[in-house]
Amino acid sequence: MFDIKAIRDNPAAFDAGLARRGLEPRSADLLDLDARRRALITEAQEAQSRRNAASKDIGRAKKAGEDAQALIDEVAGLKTRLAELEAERDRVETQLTEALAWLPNTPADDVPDGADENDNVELRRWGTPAAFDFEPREHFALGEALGQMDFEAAAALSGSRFVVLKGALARLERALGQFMLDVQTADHGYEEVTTPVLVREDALFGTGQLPKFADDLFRTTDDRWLIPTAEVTLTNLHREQIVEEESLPRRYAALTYCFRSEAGAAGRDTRGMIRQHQFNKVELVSVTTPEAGEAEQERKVGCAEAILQKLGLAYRVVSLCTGDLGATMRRTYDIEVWLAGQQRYREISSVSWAGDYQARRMNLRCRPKGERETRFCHTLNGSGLAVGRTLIAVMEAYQAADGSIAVPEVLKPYMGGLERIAAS
RNA sequence: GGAGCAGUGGCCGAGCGGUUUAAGGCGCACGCCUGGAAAGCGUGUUGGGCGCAAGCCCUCGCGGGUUCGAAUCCCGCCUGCUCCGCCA
Repeated sequence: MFDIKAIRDNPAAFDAGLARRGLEPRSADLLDLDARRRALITEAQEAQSRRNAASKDIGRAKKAGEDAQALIDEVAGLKTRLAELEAERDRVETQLTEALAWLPNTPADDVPDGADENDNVELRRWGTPAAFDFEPREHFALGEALGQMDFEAAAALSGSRFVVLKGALARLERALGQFMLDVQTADHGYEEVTTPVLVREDALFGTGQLPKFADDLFRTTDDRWLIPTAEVTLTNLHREQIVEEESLPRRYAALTYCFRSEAGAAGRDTRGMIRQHQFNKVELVSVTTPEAGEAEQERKVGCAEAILQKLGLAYRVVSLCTGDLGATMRRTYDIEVWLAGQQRYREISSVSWAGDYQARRMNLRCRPKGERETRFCHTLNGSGLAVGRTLIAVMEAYQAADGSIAVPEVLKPYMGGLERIAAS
């Protein structure tokens, strides 16, 4: 959400930001609405002021036993006028806030220009993709051969884009979630949180999934929504609050189910569990002062990378170009893990800096100790990591020629000491 | 699901149609007092918006309504609590 005052101060910069998203300039229209809105407010306030004074005089006159009819008539006239002014103001204000609510965030200056994911810029690589003296298989082939990954059973229960895991593979998924949460809380200072996964519309508006991306979400019959990521619940923890800047940054981690309709992804990644309607993810959210926002993104991407390093999985970090950047974000770093079965890097984490865009939408402010002025916080989020995709990466990287899968060293304590997952 | 009660400032709590520009208390900040502190005294203490400014407007859970005038009366919603029923 944009601040109309900021647009007023620098309309050219605002339009330039839209242009980087491939959008037409909007400042002229918005500022016109803004000017009309303010004129209506000023006039209405003058009428209110007069009405308040007259009403007090009426009270005094009646108490003194005098005739107040002339004043009562005046207030009646003001009331009619006020109703008109307020109706018109509401109309203009609604138009303005609706327009602002749909606009995407301004990309940071260093975000590369580009049309789509092919224009993303690689920042660094870590690790070397494992070499195999046999043809590495994809995770679904491995999982089905092990008898521990069942897409048919899931389809019978729920349809496509679901999976049933069993035995050691189910435990491996659980192990990954526990491991990630332990690292983020113990090593990186995130506070563990469990949240609802069903939320009201307001929460989704706050983080920016609504109104624009309703099609990507599941909605319940009682008008709640399933979260597509715990970014929604963790970031909204402080909605409508003023937090002391001393208490910032606040860092939260949650392991939750995430639900996505994948409406626009028909035909993509249809095999296996790369793209599911339901998956587990450890989400990392930070709330910071405006000054600390950008540096927090660098820190957070490191927190996500740490998981892959401990698991010994090769990855690269890319900066999303303007065409691939999510609407609510100023800058996003994707971490792409090497998938041995696909022989390519695939997204496993997305770490973003939203600036004050989400904070404005949810009215989340902070205040320096002892000062009166408030300002909007910065919010950040990142996966640390997507559990399902990490399971895939582990399976494919740690597979043996016989189809068994070695358990990575750091996960053994979580697997009851199991060394290797073999057919059950 | 049924029945009832309640939401007031950072917190507690009064007010239930007109000097309420929300009493009183606690907490907090500053000042006086003191060798220093406590106590005491005094002052301040929600958050927004409009305006070049002076200043004004809104804000008693949220949104409507009644009235010349609403924290106060009416309706809807949200939240919390109590009892009953059901349930992991």
